[in-house]
Amino acid sequence: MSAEKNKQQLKKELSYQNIVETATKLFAQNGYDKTSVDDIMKESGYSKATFYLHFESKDEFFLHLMDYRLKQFEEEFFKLFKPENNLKQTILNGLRLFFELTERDLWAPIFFEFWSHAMRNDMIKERMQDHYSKWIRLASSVFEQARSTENLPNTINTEAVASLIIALCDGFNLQNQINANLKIDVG
Amino acid sequence: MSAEKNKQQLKKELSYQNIVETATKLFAQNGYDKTSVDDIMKESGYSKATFYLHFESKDEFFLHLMDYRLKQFEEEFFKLFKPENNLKQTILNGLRLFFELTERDLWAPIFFEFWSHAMRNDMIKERMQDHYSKWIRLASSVFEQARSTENLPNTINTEAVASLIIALCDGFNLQNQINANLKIDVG
Amino acid sequence: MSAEKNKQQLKKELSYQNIVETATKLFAQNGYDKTSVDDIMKESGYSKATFYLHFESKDEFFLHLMDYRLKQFEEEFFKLFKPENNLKQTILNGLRLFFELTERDLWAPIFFEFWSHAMRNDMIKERMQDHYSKWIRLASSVFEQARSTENLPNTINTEAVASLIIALCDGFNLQNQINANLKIDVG
Amino acid sequence: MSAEKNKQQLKKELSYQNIVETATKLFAQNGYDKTSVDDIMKESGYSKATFYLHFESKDEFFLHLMDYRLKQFEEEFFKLFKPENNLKQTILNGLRLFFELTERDLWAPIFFEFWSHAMRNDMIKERMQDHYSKWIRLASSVFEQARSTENLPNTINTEAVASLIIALCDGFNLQNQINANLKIDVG
DNA sequence: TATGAATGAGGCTTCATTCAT
DNA sequence: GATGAATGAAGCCTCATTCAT
Repeated sequence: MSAEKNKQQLKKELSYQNIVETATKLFAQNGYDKTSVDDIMKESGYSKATFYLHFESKDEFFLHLMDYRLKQFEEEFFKLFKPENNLKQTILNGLRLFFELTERDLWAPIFFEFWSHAMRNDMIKERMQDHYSKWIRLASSVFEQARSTENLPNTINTEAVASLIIALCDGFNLQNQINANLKIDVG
Repeated sequence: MSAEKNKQQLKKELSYQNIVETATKLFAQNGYDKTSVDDIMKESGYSKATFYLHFESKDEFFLHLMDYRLKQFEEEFFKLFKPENNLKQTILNGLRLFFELTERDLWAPIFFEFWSHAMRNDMIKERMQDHYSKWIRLASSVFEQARSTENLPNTINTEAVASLIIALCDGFNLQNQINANLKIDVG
Repeated sequence: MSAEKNKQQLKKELSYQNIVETATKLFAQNGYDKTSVDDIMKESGYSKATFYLHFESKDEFFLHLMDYRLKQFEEEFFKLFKPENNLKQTILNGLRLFFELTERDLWAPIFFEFWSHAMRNDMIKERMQDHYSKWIRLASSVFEQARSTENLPNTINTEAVASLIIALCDGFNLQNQINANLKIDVG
Repeated sequence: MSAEKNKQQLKKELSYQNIVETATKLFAQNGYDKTSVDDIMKESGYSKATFYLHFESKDEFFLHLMDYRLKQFEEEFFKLFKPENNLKQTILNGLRLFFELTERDLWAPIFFEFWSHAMRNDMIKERMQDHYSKWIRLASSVFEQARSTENLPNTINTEAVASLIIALCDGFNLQNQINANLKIDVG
């Protein structure tokens, strides 16, 4: 009985995973609007109706996907990120890790797809604000901790600096999209 | 006869202008895919068919619009940009001007709309590459000129620095879209 | 074993009852076409597939439901209907009872739903013809019996009169659906 | 120029008429829910999109159709209805005319389709209330005028009587739908 | 030049029904 | 007996585009 249930459950989870992965890929490649539910389901090998077994609508799905991907990215980062005693080293670690993760799969295009929607949809905007708050808080805390071990001037607004570093990363990724030759040499 | 022709031409240019302005606004507000030709033409006050008098297709129109806007932005910038003897001052001037122009109208969202398409369409990607080349060349040249007057180390890759400064600006604008409180204090 | 079977049978009858009651309510509220099998089963608390354990299809189910409801209505009526020696009193009794039953539950809307389908489906039309035949026969027989006790002219077509009285009731119920203030003062 | 405009206008009116006529027929035959926009447009010989040139949605169209048909019915009735000095004659005239119009086209089924929706949609309910108010007012006024010429008891509630006569007509039409042999011999 | 009418193709969503468990 | 997963078919609606005037 429990095994049976497990089997059905597994089957559903499988289709779920499949849909999410496929959609991520297609959204990254063609954008949200140019990717139809039909496209997603044909590529996943399930019927269109199966999509609506899992999600209420295409829009609701996008929100879901965002949460899923953003959280996944954060988790992977936090799992691997190792702060060091040396501030510079910590920053370099962080940047290196960030760009590594970014290059995996099609993270950058899907991420800018999130951005694009955040500008026009308040619910999505909130999600992005939360996401950025987390990064800024992290970077900020690194600087704060470094205040005691390194000679950081007290006047430095750590949040502003964190924000700018993140801006730099995003802007770099943006340019990277149209100029793949661009290479950053972290360290 | 020539006067007549002139009149017609003027009229056509007027409707052209009108369409482009309206479309820019709507694309900025709702994005390319969520803005229909119908929307644009209803808002401009012309009939839908008039659109196809001016442009071959919606896609071709987007290319037009991009060229038009990008060129306009560049022209406004170059018209007002005043390099100074002092490098720092020149940079600050440039940044201040850039952010001023950026805040006008709905430049940032329409600009990221261009980005979004550049990632997926080679023709548009080329336009964006050209655009960025120009900015990088400009910034780069500023640094080169400064080499003689300021003590810039010869090892500095001026193109890389230019690229990073631009990345910073774009990244900042990106964050600004979801966090309007963000304020940069140039200078 | 027999007890077990009985238990199962009872269970099945229970779910059957439940489905029919729920469906009646939903059909009355929203109409047949606007009520999905899903709606019915969610509201009854059973799974969608259970529906097909009991019925072959939604259409076949509607037939079931009609028979069930029509018979139930007739039974309730005939159980309570008491013909009297006095014709007028008998008629008033009948009308009063009819309107009482009609006001219960959501009889009127579900009944007109039957009508709606009877106009377009021959099988359902037959059911309705049978139903009406019964009523007309009943009313007719009342008049016939009254011929001896009251001074009914022999020329009266009792079936036609019966038919018209029933028409009056239906028409009244119809108006009642959109004008709840309408009140008949039987007697 | 005016002629040209007229031609276009005529063309549009033609397609409009065509759609409305076809839809009336199909709604009468198969009911609103079982008639798709596709069905209507295939039968009218226009493309599906043309439907949305004229109407905002299928629902809005139904409202429109109702208004159109109800008004048409009323107009035809009032055009032909001739009140007489003799009350009985006037009533017979009215009934005869009513049943004549009712038998034309597929008035009865489409009319009960309106009813069916009126029970579940407030906007449609209002339309039907208005419609009935008109008939009751008409019949009522006939009785009022008859008070002076005929010996109508002052205690008669003319509105109630009007309402019941109309109920009778509707109920008769209802039965007529499933029993075409039913014939009323007015007069 | 300008436009209103018309459309084919496609997008999102729902639903009655089947089937493996 | 009961159910969750899955689906083919169909429904409503939108949109970029064409064409006759």
